[in-house]
Order: sequence, then C-alpha cells, then structure tokens
Amino acid sequence: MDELNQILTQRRQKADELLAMNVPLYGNDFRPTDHIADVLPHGEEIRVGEPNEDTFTCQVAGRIMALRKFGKASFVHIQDDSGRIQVYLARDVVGEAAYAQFKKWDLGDIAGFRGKLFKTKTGELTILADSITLVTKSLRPLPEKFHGLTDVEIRYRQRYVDLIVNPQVRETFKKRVEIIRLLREFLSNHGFLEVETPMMQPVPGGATARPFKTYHNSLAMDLYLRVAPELYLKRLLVGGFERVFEVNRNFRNEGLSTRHNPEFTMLEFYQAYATYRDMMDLTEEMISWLADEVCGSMEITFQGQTVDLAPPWQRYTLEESLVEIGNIDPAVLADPVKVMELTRAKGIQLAATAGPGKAMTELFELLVEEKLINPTFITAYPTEVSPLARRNEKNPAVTDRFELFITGREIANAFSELNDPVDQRNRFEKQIADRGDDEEIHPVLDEDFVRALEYGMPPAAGEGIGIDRLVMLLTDSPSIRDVILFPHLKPEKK
RNA sequence: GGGUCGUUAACUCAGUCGGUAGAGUAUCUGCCUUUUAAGCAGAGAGUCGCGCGUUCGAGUCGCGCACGACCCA
Repeated sequence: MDELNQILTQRRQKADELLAMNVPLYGNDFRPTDHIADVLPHGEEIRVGEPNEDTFTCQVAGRIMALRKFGKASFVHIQDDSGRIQVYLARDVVGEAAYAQFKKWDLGDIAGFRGKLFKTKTGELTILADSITLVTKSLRPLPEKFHGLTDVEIRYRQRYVDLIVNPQVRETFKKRVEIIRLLREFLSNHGFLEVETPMMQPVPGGATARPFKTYHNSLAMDLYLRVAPELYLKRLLVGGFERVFEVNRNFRNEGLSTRHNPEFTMLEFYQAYATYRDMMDLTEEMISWLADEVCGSMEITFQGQTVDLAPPWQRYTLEESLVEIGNIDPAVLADPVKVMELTRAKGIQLAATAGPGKAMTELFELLVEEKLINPTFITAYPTEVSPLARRNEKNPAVTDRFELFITGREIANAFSELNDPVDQRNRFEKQIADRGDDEEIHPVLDEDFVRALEYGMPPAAGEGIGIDRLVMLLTDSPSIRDVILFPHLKPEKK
C-alpha cells in the first residue's frame, strides 16, 4: 500500500465524517434518468434567469470535475459518459443538511443531481439542484485542472485517470470502436463471414515473426500465440467458406516502438475466386468510405500533413517505385548483381541468404516508403520475400501481391494466395532452410496446412490490415500507444 | 542493443557557481448565494527516481542501475 500522504489522509477523514453523517460512500440507489448530452438541447430555449414551473427537470450523475464553493452556494461541473454540465447548489434550495454534507465532497467524487435547468447571468446552461446524492467517494486527487495530465508514463499506466481528465483520449477510443464496427459492417455487407480461429497454435505461421511461447499442462505440449491467423483462414477456404474475415489480436515477440506493440489488432479477410487486383479495389472503397464515415471527409490531416484518401489511389510496381520515387537507374534494377552492389553501397547489411529480391525491398524501405504520403499500392513483390503469395504468371520472380502505404507507413498487405500444395511445401522448406540458424523463430513446417491445400483450395485473394495503424491514421495519433487502451510497458518498480 | 534527453509536493513545472527545497494548481482553515483557470487572507504538504562515489557540504559534479521519451539498428 501507498504511504498515506496528507491529501490521501484528509480524503479518508472526510469519508469517515460522511459515514458519521449516515451518508453511504458507495451506495447504489441513485438512478440517473438523463445523460448530460440529452439534457443540453433542452437549454436552447431557456433564457437567462430563474427557472419556472414549466422548466425541464433532469436527473443526472457524473464525476465532479470542477468545484467552486462559496459560503452558502456552489458551482460544480460534472461529467458523464456523454458530456459535461454545470450544476448550481444553493443552501436555501437543497437544505442545510444536504449542503453540510456537500461541503465534505471533493473533486473527483461521483454524484447525482436532480433539478431544473436555468441559465446563469453569463449564459451558461446550469442545473439548479434541488436534490443531491453522493454516489461514489473518491479517495485520490485528480491531476491539476489546467495543465491536466501530460506525463505519458502515468497516462499509459493509469489510463483510467487519463480517460477522466483528457476528453480527446476518450474521443480517440470511441473512434477506434467505431472504426472496427464499421469495418465489420462493410465486410458483412460484402458477403464476408466473421470467424474466430486459434490464437494458441501448435505451429506458428502466416508471417515471419518471433512468436510468444506457452505451454499446455494437460496436453504436455508447447503452444505459440499466433503471429497471424492466415493459415487457419485459408483452411476455411478449403472447407468451403468463400468469404471470411477475422479481426482480433496477433502477438509478436519483438521490439516495442511508436508503431509496434507486442499484441496488436489485425483484420484479415479472404475471398475465393478473387485476385489481389480485386483486393485493391475493395481496399480503396473500404478505407475511403471508412474515413468519410469516421472523419466526415476523405481528406484528412495526419501530424500536419494533408492526406487525400479519395479513390483512385496511386499504383506502382515495386520496381517502378524504386525508379520513380527512389531515383534508381532502371538498368541497375535489371541486373541482380548491380542491385546487390547498390544495396551494400547504401549501407544496408544483407544476410548471406539474401538475394536481389530482398535487396530491392530493403532499398524500398530506405528510399521510397517514407515518401508515400497519399495512399499508394506497391505491387509485384519478389517471390523471394513472399512465401505465401501466388507467383505472377508472366514473371514468376514476382508475386501477385501488394502492400498499401499511407503517411509513409505500411497499412495493408495482400496477395493472390498460393494454392499449389507442392509449390507451397517447397517454399516453406526454403524458408526454413534460410532461417535454420534462428532458433527463436522456431521454423516448423505446417504439415496440416499443406495437407489442406492438397484437398484443393479455390483460387483466392487475402489481405491483412493493421487496425492500430489505421486508427492512428484516422485519429491523428503519432504513437500506437495512443490508440491502445493499455499498451505494454515495463513493470512499475516498487 | 546504441545514442540523446528526462525523472524535484497529488498535478504542471522552476531551482543560478556545490551552501537551509520553491511557484501555480490541488488540499486544509477563515470570509464569501450567479462562479467558470472564481476571489481575498492564512496554513500544511518533499526518501529531489534508486545506489555508490567526490566534497566540510550534493537536487546540482562523477559512475552504475531503474523507468520513460525521442532518434538509430
């Protein structure tokens, strides 16, 4: 327990004094009949002055966010889930006993009020309280009223305090909920079925990432938290579901940054008899519609930059983007040896197993990615870096795949799915051979997935969208921690 | 993993050359029935992130550690 400092001690004393006055500290009898946001419209017709018999009476509950006590009257601002309103308490109206009780209330207490609306002489809509009820006593002080809470460590560790005092944080998370709801609505309206697949997987797959490992006691087996749902969703295509999606958590045992949290939310959707080109069209339609619904416009601002999400979006192959935006000589790109040389000349270190395809994606990350502010599809990724994607029929060195970039960040990754079980097995085996020295990634071939493909998976396209990054974009949030309610931090020291 | 910066009252922050720890808000007491960053008068409140060192003396200088932020890999 905390050492009780002066403020905490005083609050507990006041709580004891209220108990001595027979005031319950944590009663559950008060029933608000109105939300503050629903009360506010009733004020439009009210003129400055005292209420009369016909004036609207309301009953609200909320947390006391501002408190201005006079001798025999007080002003209070309360906040509920919907908004904030001022309440006026006069001793002559609520009575001596209630006012004496009120004097023991603090900033941060939750209280209920009943009364008629009126407007003060400064014109602020106010509830003239005729009945007051302490609902929940608060034993800890709220942060300072003017500067608020800015210490990011406390904001993330004690998000509940952040949510109480920073209204824009509440708005961000309401938007997040709305974004996910709208994505579900969009996909559902397009015939996609929402499914749930294992988060604990015996063989982690679907992405190149270090998994978290856990252990099942009864089964006496290792399990891994999924890094992607991909291989299970494709099993469902084999099973005959033609359009499926899942929006849920993935886990990657890697570093933390303003763009990476160990657990993050991913939307993946798969459509049979479609190609990555269909996915581009669908993505354009979905995200531009989403922005319009959530932000009221397809033109949004992110960290001072204007981003235009109105379709159609720019489309480049990876090589085109390196030439057009990265200013690389096309003759260099045509020669694998020169590509490798250029990459090393740029100071990029390549693994021994890396080929020109890997080199080109490294060059892209260095020279192009951050320049893609407006939405841009990059297509034709090398087969070398796309173990699950279908090869292009005309050029088997590249795949029918795209990544979507907005504000210099990867937002989506999609491809026409590989459904040739023999090719799939070969690519898995190559991938495992290349990574054999990295025990942490624990490469194991998912035999059951290959077996599923052997039954025959219809040609399909699939896509993953990082929901946290999408929410960052649409809420103008610079850090992923601003869009995750409880981001991971190192443990608080004792 | 590396670099830079930060950590002082519940919150937001000052703290000079190394010499008794400061302000505003919040809290407490008194006055105050239309305030809104209410006001006036007074008061209390600190393991200066943790540890070691240098020094007569460390919030301040040095080293190490913890946590956080930003940048880099």
